[in-house]
Amino acid sequence: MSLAMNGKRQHKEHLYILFAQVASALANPHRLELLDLLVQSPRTVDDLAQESHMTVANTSQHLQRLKQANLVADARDGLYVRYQLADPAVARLWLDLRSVGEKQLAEVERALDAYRDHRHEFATVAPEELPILLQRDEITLLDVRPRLEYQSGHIPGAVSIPVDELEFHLDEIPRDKTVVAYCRGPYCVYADQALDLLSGQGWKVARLEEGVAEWQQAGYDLEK
Amino acid sequence: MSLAMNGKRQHKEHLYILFAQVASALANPHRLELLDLLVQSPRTVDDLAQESHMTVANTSQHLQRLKQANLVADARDGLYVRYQLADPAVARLWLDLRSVGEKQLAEVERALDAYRDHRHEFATVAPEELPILLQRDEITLLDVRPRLEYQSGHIPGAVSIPVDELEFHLDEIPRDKTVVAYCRGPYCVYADQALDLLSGQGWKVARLEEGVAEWQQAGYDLEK
DNA sequence: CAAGTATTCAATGGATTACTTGAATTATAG
DNA sequence: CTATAATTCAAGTAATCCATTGAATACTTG
Repeated sequence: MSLAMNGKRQHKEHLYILFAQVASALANPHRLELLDLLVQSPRTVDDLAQESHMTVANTSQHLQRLKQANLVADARDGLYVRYQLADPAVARLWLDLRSVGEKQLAEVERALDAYRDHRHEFATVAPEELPILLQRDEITLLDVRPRLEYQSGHIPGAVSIPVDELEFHLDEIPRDKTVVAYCRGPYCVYADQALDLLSGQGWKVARLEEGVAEWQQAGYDLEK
Repeated sequence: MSLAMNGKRQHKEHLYILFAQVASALANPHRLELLDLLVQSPRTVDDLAQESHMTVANTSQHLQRLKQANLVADARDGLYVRYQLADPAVARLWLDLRSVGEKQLAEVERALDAYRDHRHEFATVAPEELPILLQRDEITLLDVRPRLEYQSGHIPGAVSIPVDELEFHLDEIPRDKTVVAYCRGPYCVYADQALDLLSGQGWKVARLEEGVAEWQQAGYDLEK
């Protein structure tokens, strides 16, 4: 009996070790940034290296580490290797980690406030209000992420104008409706930049609370 | 503009660093075991040390580490200090980590199979079947965890008989109904031990899939 | 207040692991 | 065969982490 229990105990310990390895793959800021990008859409190593300001070699090695923990998967696409989340559960895990961190670290709260200063200038719209507003045709819903991310999945009814092209496409935006902008998530500044520009030009503007990943996680569908 | 962006970028990096710290608090098998125990019920340092087979000093230090990441909280209770999860979101995080690990590491699957050998001897009951079976009075639902954990929250309708007292309380169990046993979760062996004993004595038995934490996470209530 | 118990602290030693970079290598498309 | 993308390798530095120990602190009970 005690032998059997020891056997069980060893298996149990083995499992904890494996789960700890997954956690330790998450325990690096660069890798979390990579994951955060991959939640938005699959990307090549080169893309990821640029967006995260790392060398390609370094990016590649961090990706290997994530792959080893089965958090991401890779697929060759011509000259490029395209990385993506290995499973939707990974997105959930990342959102949970973030929400635990946000909720509980007072330190984060302060950092977040500093980071969000800008945001509080704008009114916000809750996800559950969106369908109603769209149906009544009272707003223009604007996805200001890079077009690649829009294509890989966006909120139904949204129009894609990446933030850096926005100033050249102002004439496409109805002047009589409020513009509701969104981007990746709570730490994404694209929407704030866009709303800055638009409100300076006289539009009524608001920001969608949260972003695409949270929208999806809340059980709403994305459009492709 | 580029200055502003740098500022933003720094804040963003700071956040990733903080989240990585939470992850690294999770990146140790002993701490995960402690968390797993705390998901069941609050416990004293001494309890935790015994159950995880560590020295008290070592246990205490791991708990400090978890506390620093705001994953657990402590409260003095007479002579003892009682630790508990800092927030229900922590339970969710742990379950997600586990499910990502299980789903994705082939290695875990194998370890799990070895660990579960025993279990496959018994029929299982899915959580959603439970209410019906209980209402029809077709089963006896048995919580075989230590009484402390039962008291801190159990599935409605369950009877508490800790596994090590079971042999002395056989006469309390109706012989004409199937016994459905459950314990902490998928890695807990108490239920298997109990069913071993009972089926040897002629009872019809089955095991509840999963355990208390998963039950609660699935949105069902616990009784106190 | 004194004794006893529970918990934490501080310091050690040692091992281990982690991260980054630049150069060499592999893989693919044209 | 050449150019580009990605991975691997080697190397070095840094950093972290962990278990143990013995002592100190905090608390409760009598």
